[in-house]
Amino acid sequence: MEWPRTVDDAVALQERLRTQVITTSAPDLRIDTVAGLDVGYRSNDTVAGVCVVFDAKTLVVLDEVVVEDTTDFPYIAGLFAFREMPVLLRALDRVTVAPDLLVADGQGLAHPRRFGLACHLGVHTSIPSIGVAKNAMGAFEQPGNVRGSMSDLVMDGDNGDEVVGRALRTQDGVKPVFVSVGHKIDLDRACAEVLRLAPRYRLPETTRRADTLTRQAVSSG
DNA sequence: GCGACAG
DNA sequence: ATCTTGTCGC
Repeated sequence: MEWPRTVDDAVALQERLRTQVITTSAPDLRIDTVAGLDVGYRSNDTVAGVCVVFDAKTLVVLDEVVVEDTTDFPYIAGLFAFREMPVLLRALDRVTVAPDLLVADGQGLAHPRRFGLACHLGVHTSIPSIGVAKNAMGAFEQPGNVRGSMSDLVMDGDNGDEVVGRALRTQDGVKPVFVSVGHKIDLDRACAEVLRLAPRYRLPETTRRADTLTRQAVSSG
């Protein structure tokens, strides 16, 4: 289908694609490489998209791509993907190492229509994906204070409360991050991967590196 | 009408 | 997202 340009079309596309999300991991799912994706803004419509691929085990950077672009879709909570997807896909296309998992800077299923940026990326590429957000979209109780503690992230759904993700403490005493499934992976595995990607800081290395490259791109020529 | 609201 | 230095604390 065509890339939507209106709010109504964007919402309709999410409603249609949400049925394709897979929330389980393939029995043979192996994650050796992980990509971090992020977008930075130079102005309201000039953006830089980044895709960084890490070795999942050693956290060594295997490849990095930065692309600049323009965007016409405004920022609207819930329609975030329509603003950032185009650049991110361009960056992802140019990476030379195939990622086994995509880590998006935002929500996956923890979304009003259960189809956030991470779901868009996963369904579009068929690559397992997860969303790691700095802020929650949903309610949660404070997880335990030690690294690895987690609690359910819930949102109001058709049949009452739905567990849409998890508040995960990646370091002792820091604010939790909000993990939700994007596509082709289960929530437990998603959280385990985030912990593996965040051995030292609150945010996963994928997010940190992508963010650094992103603002480096928008601030310098 | 008022507050919420990923980046 | 972005505006942005030093500073308090482990």
